[in-house]
Amino acid sequence: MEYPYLQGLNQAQRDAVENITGPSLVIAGAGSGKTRVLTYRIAHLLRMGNAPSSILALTFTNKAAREMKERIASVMGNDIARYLWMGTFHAIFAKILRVESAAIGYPSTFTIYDTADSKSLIRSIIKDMQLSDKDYKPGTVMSRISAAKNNLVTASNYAQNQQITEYDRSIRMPKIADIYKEYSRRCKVAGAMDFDDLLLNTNLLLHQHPAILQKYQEKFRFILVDEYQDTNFSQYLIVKKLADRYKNICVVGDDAQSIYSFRGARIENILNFRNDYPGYQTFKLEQNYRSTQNIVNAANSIILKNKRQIHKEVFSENEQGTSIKVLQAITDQEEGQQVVEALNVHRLTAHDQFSDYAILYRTNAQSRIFEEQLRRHNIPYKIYGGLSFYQRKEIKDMLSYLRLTINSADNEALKRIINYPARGIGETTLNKLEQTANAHDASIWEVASQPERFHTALNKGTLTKIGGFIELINSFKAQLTLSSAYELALMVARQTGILEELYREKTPENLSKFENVQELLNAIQDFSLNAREEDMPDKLENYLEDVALLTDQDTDKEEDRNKVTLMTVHSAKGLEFKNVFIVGLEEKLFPSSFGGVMTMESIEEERRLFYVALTRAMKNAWISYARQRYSYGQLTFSEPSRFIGELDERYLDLPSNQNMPSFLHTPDTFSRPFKQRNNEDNRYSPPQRPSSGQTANPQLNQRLSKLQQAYARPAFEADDPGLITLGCEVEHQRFGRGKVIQLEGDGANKKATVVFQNSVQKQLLLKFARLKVIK
DNA sequence: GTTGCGCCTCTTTTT
DNA sequence: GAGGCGCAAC
Repeated sequence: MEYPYLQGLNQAQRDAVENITGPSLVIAGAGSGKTRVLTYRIAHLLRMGNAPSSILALTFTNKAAREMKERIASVMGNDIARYLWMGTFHAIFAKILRVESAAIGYPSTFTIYDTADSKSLIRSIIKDMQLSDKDYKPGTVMSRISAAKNNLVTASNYAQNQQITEYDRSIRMPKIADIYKEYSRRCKVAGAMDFDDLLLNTNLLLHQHPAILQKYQEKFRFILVDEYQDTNFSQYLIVKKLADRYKNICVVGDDAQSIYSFRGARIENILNFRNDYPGYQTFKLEQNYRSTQNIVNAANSIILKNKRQIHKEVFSENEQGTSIKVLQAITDQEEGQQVVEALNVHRLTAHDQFSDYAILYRTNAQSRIFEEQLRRHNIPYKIYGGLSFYQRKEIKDMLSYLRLTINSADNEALKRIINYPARGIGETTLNKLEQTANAHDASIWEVASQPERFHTALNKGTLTKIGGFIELINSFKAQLTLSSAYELALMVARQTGILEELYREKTPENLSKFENVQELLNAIQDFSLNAREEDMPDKLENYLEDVALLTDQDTDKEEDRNKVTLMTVHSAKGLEFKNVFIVGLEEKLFPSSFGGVMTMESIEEERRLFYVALTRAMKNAWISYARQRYSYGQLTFSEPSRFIGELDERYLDLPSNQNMPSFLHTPDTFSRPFKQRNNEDNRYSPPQRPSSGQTANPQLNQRLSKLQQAYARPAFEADDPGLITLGCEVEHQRFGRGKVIQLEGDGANKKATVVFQNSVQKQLLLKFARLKVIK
């Protein structure tokens, strides 16, 4: 039978979509339609009568999961797509762990510690063990523990493992084993898991409880894994266990794009697939539909230098295209100028949109210079990476209140907020509480809420202050089942005084924090409204379930359209742009020499990274480098990257003065006075004095009034459920216009299925649906 | 207990 | 160059 979605696929893609049973290895070259294949394969599975809940599809980013889900929803309808188990490894297994938490001794409301929480916990353990954080750098300790977890080495195994402990001795950190043990203990007491625990504990769960393993083996008859080359050992083993019963496993990946070994990814997983799953089928997607022949050929010419890879011939039948333009600059500043000027000139002649351009760099620190230049040319840009929304202090503070309300054992959350906003509970008090807690294997909350039971030596005044804090949190807890996530979050923002604190002193910093808190509240409101519409639980507990796993890239905002994109090569993976600038092609920067020595493995990974960068481009690519660069705020000299030399010259457009005269190698400190760097723009606004009303700063006033408008924004007035009839056209606040194609249930449970113009299909609970009848 | 200043360390990438 | 941390003063 011929299905419409199979048309327009080439033979290899089609084979990969249609052969749904048994182990399949899909080697998908860059731009070869990988996502299409995955999407249609899932659609095909559904068409063959498989239940959506029997399909497990694992991705690396939330964004990839969401996009795929949306595409499946538009082929199969949302009421089917919503039951797919599709998400990141972390999100999916967090969900399963919440259901099965009792088996491994965790509450179902366990907290997920993000990197900052983990680091701060490790820091305090190092301190408590009376070790110096000069010898034991929290970051290093954390990555040792993380690496151990990703290789399924538990805290107790760690100390037993000679190879590991010997290595720790050699880097003069023999106590890491003890830190790891204490870290695990405290996480457990706090009812918290870090990112790696989500995978480690899933492994332990499946290993120690055969009945549970069997349950999920039976449930997930079809397993698909995207970006398989980036799985670490822990993820690999989960997949292997789950697939063991039916062996309907399809992994998709490209060994040439494996770029995450620093967080434990094992390229072997894809290279060894054939040994793990005998009788497997291979599908090679080799036609690149994204890029010009020139770009594909250039990319091929460089990846050829890598020894370890699966043979494939990526080709393009698109136009020949233009050569890759190489820009060379003397200074990093000049590199920024050249790139932005080239971008500007190209855009004016090609009439492309700003959003058709991306500037990709190796490290986030490189973004600054390009930002400056883009601002100077009035070119709109958006920048990814850096401090994410969820890592900002004000957001973490708000979330900590919410976390503590759900899981009061969450010590890291408590420590953040017990004295924010200031309520006179200082470090000394907190230390006493924490020490008592650790001595009794209790959480800080337990000690703080029953100080007499733990014989804390605190004076009366302090106890009153602590009591006030406990009461505040308890008042939130009392609302947990009564209020929605949004109502409760709003209550927290107001009653803790966070909003007031930020609003009182109208400095630009505070205003921006205020706006961020507001944005968080809006996001929680969105969550609550959507949940109610779709007849899902809208409580705080549900909101917090996966908020720790969200990143910035999960929010794409209206105002971010038509802007030049600035991001690291890593975060550009999976994206494509008409025109791409790859900057900072210098030895020690790209390839990066982090950690000193460049091993063959690390160079190959950097080369793959460069390959990823180049294959993001559809039409045009530029690469640039500078001979001098400020790093650490110090002038350093650099050689052009070996990767430029490795590219086949036929595909390059090299600058005419290829060999720079040697006099340019001397530092020219006069041409760029140091101070100039700071004074280049006058964005700085002086801090405002506290005042009750408007401030003297027009920019601030503008933002303030915008905020006030947002506050005054009337709620979308939804029509009475009775007015919504079969076939009528409706408008939804978020999804736009659509048509009611089905009605079911009655009274308070009446639901409408609506197909929206953007082909999203939703089933909405009319009682809460934000729908207006158009006709 | 709070605030502010100055010194210090870093800079790879992400769930 | 920038943020985090510790120390010293209020």
